[in-house]
Amino acid sequence: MTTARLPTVAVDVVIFTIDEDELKTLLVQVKKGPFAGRWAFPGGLVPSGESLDTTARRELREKTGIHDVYLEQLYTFGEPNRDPSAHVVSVAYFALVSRPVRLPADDPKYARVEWRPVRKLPRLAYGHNALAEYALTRLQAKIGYSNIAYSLLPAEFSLAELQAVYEAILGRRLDRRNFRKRVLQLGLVRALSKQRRGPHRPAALYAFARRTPVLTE
Amino acid sequence: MTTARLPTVAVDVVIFTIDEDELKTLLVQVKKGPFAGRWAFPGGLVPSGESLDTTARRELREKTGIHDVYLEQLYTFGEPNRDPSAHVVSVAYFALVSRPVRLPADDPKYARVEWRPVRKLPRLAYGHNALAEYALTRLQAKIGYSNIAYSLLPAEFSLAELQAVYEAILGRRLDRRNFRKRVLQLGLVRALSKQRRGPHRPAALYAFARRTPVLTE
DNA sequence: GCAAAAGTGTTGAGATTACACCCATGC
DNA sequence: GCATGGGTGTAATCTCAACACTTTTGC
Repeated sequence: MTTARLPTVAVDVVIFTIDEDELKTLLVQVKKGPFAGRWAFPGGLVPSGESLDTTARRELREKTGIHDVYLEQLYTFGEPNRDPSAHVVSVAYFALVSRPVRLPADDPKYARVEWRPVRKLPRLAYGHNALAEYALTRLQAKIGYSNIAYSLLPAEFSLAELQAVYEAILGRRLDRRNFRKRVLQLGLVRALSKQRRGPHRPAALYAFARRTPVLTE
Repeated sequence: MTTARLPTVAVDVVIFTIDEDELKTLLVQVKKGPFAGRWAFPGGLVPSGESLDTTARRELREKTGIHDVYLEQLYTFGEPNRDPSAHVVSVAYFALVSRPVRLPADDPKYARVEWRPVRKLPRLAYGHNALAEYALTRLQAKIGYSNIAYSLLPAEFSLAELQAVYEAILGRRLDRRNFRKRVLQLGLVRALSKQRRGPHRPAALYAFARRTPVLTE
């Protein structure tokens, strides 16, 4: 690790999913360098000629195997001391994946890879705790005026499941009647003429009206 | 200009001011390279060891001589083809200055420097038109839920002057009574016991309650 | 006294919140 | 038949937008 004449550019991705009604993020355990043993969000250097979004998607594919996810740029952190070994300018992204995918058994780059509740993170490497806060705040705001929750759910779902996603993200309970009124009135979802059968009264199934990002107000 | 093995990092700053009730931005005319003769927003490379905010403030000081401004990071553009001569990752900022400062007669780096209405920009170098749109959208949203307009006004001002700033940014007229009610009720400004005398009825003067960034809701 | 900008409240519509009971199913 | 989650409407409150006349000054 030598100090370059100019900063290098990296992309770091906060990957969210909902697992057991809890909002979790994917952490990797750093193998080498001054932060060896500490956890962080996955990331990697941006090679010349590759766009930032492409690097982020590649990182995501390598870590989770998933390609079709929601991805949004968050903020760029450029303080020179976050990584003591070099000045790395880190472009942060957040991503939403619909389920906690099976993780590759051994990644050559990281000691371990785990899904961890975003509200109980340890002290992270590279000042990534600030990044986690930033990502959560943005996500909480954005589900309020967009349809991006579609990327956290399968094609068909009950309104109770949709509400559980919102509650996991916001960290508080919502009123069921107001919630249903809202998402239907906004045209966020459309009813399928299907039901899910379970141990209790069957739930009507719904699908998102659009599975591409749309702002709703 | 050689193609580096890794992208370099630059900061570009959209500097806004209000001049003659119009929202303007500072443009520089590029002297060299493939975009010679075209206009762009001022910017510069980030040296190793300097934070992005510091680079942005330095750029601002060099171009306008002003230090005490509002500065906020906007977005990072990383498409490799924006500058055909090298892959430059550009971290965009926007800044607000209270008046169109006198510009240095000759900058070694730029052919000319001018304040231009943000809604009548020419085709800019480095894909900067997208940046202008992005900055304006953010600014319009942000004056709605923060006090950052303080940085576009002197210490004392009339409510009509404050309203003119909001109208210049939003590009539409506002209702005077609703506007006054709003800013007073939010505690955004406080009345001074002073008046400005002019050709007509004197206007009561106000000051911002706080001259540091605060979100109002 | 007249031209020009400053100052001032009320009303209606729409949006948001709070809240409680019946329904359909599996066991 | 009972336990469990699914499904539904209304009333009160708050927020936001629309709107017109009087006041104060310089000339």
